[in-house]
Amino acid sequence: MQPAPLSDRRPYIRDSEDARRAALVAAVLDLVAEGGVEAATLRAVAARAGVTPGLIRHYFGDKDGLMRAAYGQMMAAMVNPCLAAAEAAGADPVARLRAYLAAALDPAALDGRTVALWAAYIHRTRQDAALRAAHEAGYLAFRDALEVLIAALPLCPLRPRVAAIALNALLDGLWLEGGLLPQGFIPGEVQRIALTAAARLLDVPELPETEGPRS
Amino acid sequence: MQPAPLSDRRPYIRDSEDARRAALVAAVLDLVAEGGVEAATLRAVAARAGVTPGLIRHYFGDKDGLMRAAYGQMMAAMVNPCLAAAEAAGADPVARLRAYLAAALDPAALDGRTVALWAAYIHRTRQDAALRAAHEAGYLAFRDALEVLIAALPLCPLRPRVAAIALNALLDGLWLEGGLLPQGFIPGEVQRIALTAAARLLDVPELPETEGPRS
DNA sequence: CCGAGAATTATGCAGGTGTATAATTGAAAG
DNA sequence: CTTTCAATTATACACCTGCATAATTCTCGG
Repeated sequence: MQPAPLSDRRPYIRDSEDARRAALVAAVLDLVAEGGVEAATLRAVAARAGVTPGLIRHYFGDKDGLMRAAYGQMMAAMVNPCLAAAEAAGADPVARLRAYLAAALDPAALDGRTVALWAAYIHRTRQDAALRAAHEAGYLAFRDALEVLIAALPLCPLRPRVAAIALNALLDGLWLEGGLLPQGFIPGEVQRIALTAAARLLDVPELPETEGPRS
Repeated sequence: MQPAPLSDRRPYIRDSEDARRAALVAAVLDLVAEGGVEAATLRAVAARAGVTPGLIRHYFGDKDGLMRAAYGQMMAAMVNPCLAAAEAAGADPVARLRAYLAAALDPAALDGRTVALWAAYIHRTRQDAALRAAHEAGYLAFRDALEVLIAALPLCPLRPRVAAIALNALLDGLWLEGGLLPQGFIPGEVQRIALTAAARLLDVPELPETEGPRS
């Protein structure tokens, strides 16, 4: 009889496929945000998800599969809250637009990690057709929603498409700057600037008004 | 006497330090634009520069040294043309601002390679102190120049700092969208949108006017 | 023509990467 | 309590990475 090495193999508990996929995707996004794509090695991802690298192959086939899944989740996490905020703001077009803008520049979404995460994927977006499709879909969904909100305004000095492109660009830029130079702005300043600028762009002076007393 | 292997060593010609450094930096930027930071390995960079990897160590010490040098050159290439364009536009404040905006969104600077190159560095910018300093310097130089141009306008409905931040964000966003979704715009549309939006933001209706006949 | 020194190349190394495949184990079903 | 099969781990491999050091070769001054 062999000495029975008592199995120094790591013990484990089984989990549902969904939970494992979610844990692995979350690990990827964490690592990419912290250390760029180069930090998201299969071994590092597996370790952070509390798993061994073989599981990644089991669930995603290959590293590209994992990265694609992670990208999809990232885009959804960036776009959906804005759509939901507008929906929750009621029927008044101005209030809806205000909620959308505020959600897009929400301080929680405005940290450098998110920007870094997004930037880390840009290159892959340009080469991998599946990623590019996901990117354009999420992107245009955001811009089209903006265009709908703008078209609902009582009067609009610019063609809705032009206004949507410009306002979307403004949001992107502010999101970038706010995330990359957090100490360059006082809290809430980015949102305030967005509303002020949008008010001038669209000729809607009441846009920046909040319910609180004005300072 | 040994068989004298006739030296299968690669022949080479000496070159100036400046030329070698420039060639290596250019190789880095090319590779990063094409394949992200992960593509800029020492061996790949050396090969593209027509040199062997040892030279990189010789001139830059370390890979980080090389990456820093490349980043500095990239920032300069992005910011300087705009400053020069404004300078070349004469004394009229509106003309100067118009030239600055047009240069920032020049079709040549608006290709996806540049955007990818810039994005690829974002993560490093957040961790490497030297890179972050270079980033902030270039970035604020751009924005401060914009603020000066805006302050020189006859009237300004927004505080110059706010206007500069907003307009800078607009430029960043348009540059991004134009570079990333080139087929989403007709040629020149991005520049036109920038001028139109800036005109509304700053209340300078004559900004979009060009010297040609209006369509 | 020739020596000297720096510019350049070649080689080796320790470690990390993605992937494939085989071995094991957990837990549900009988 | 077994049996069974998928979920999970372990191991091996070929390749690539950045770095260090030693060996060459180009070029310039005498």
